[in-house]
Amino acid sequence: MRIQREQVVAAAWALLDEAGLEGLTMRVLAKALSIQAPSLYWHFPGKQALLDAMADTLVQDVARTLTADSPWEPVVRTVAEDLRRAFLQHRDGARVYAGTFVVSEHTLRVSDTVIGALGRAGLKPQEASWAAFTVLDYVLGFTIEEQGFTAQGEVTAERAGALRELARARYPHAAGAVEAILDRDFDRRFAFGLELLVAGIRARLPAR
Amino acid sequence: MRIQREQVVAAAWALLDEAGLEGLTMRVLAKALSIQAPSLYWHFPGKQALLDAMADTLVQDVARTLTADSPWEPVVRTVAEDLRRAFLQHRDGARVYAGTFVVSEHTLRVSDTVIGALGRAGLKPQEASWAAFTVLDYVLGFTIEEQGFTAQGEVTAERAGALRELARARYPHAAGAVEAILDRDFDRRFAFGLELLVAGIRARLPAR
DNA sequence: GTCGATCCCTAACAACGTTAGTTTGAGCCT
DNA sequence: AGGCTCAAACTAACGTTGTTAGGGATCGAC
Repeated sequence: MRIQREQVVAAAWALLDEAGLEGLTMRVLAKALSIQAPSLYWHFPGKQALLDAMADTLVQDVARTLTADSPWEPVVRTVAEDLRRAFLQHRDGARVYAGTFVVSEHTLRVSDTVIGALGRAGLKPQEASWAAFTVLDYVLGFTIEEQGFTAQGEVTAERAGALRELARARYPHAAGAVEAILDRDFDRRFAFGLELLVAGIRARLPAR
Repeated sequence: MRIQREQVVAAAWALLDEAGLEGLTMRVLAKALSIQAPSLYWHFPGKQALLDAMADTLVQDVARTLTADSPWEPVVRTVAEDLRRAFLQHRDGARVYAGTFVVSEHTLRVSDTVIGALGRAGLKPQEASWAAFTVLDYVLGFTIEEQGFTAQGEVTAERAGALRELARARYPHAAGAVEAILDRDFDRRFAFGLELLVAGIRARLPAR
């Protein structure tokens, strides 16, 4: 046993961090493992299977600290924050996850945690699962945009001026908000959107 | 003038619809235009620029029916539904959009519409723009998942059984919700999440 | 009728994912 | 100890990808 799946996945994440999704090629990954590229096909049937395995490890630590009697609000917040942290842990993490559509045990467990908490709070099963996926979809969309923006880096800097000018000339409301658009404080933006969702869920709960 | 940018973009969308994002290659696209692949590089500096241009056309019809005095709730709902419709209009549309991070005039106009409506409703500029982007991010995340699921097609059918079994054995809450997970009625799921966000925004509005 | 801009061509390169077929090497059985 | 097995790697190659270099063709304008 010289190299097994786990080591390949770990090396793939490391390579992704320094080379990005476009730089994650089978040959370079093989070289990082001191191996020839075709040898990777013993461990995985193809590159997509490798990406699936990577995506699966991403969410393996989400919602680990929660118990079955946690109130729904901390559950929703913790899962959302855990998930975002997981996506951000590696470069292009959200895109890797979005490109795979594996319904693995981990994703099932994460869903189960949120759905259970919302069910205990009084939501009907269907509503509970729909609400859970709404939160998950929001986190995915947000982090994709976040990583896309931070990846651009310098490009936005030179564009910012033109953007401000265009907004001021023709889109007055956005003009006042261009600063918010270009705002790099994603933590606060994420927290705000999450609170919006929590408030929306709360409004749907049965009166008590 | 034999072929110009607009025709290339249109042909690219048509090719995407029948071949998917992986099948959208410069050579095949060129052949569809009765052209050789390198000729495309006169119109676009590279493939990414073509994808950027495609993404831009996607949102060009969003929020066109709205006026500056529309109440905020119809504005939010219409923009969200328009945006989802735009993403779904072409195969892999959401992934194409997510892969590009152009802040074009169109995206600015869409943002402006929502931000303006929320501002008139009483939200502070920063909150209005944050809320607008929360809605946009939700739509993006939702449609990416939606198109990923519908693209899989047959695969999920054979997996559904194993998923149900695993859920029943170990994740009881999700078990009751597996049907909701596998539910193909994305329209209702989307509407539910959107209502969650609308309710969340409403809760943040100043009392009156 | 020429000139510049526009549009397209052929030829080729390096890199990609992947397949085919072969060889190595450790662990177990007898 | 010797041979078998099978996991894990190898070399060589195929077809395709995005892209570059450099050279023609077609067009309106003067």
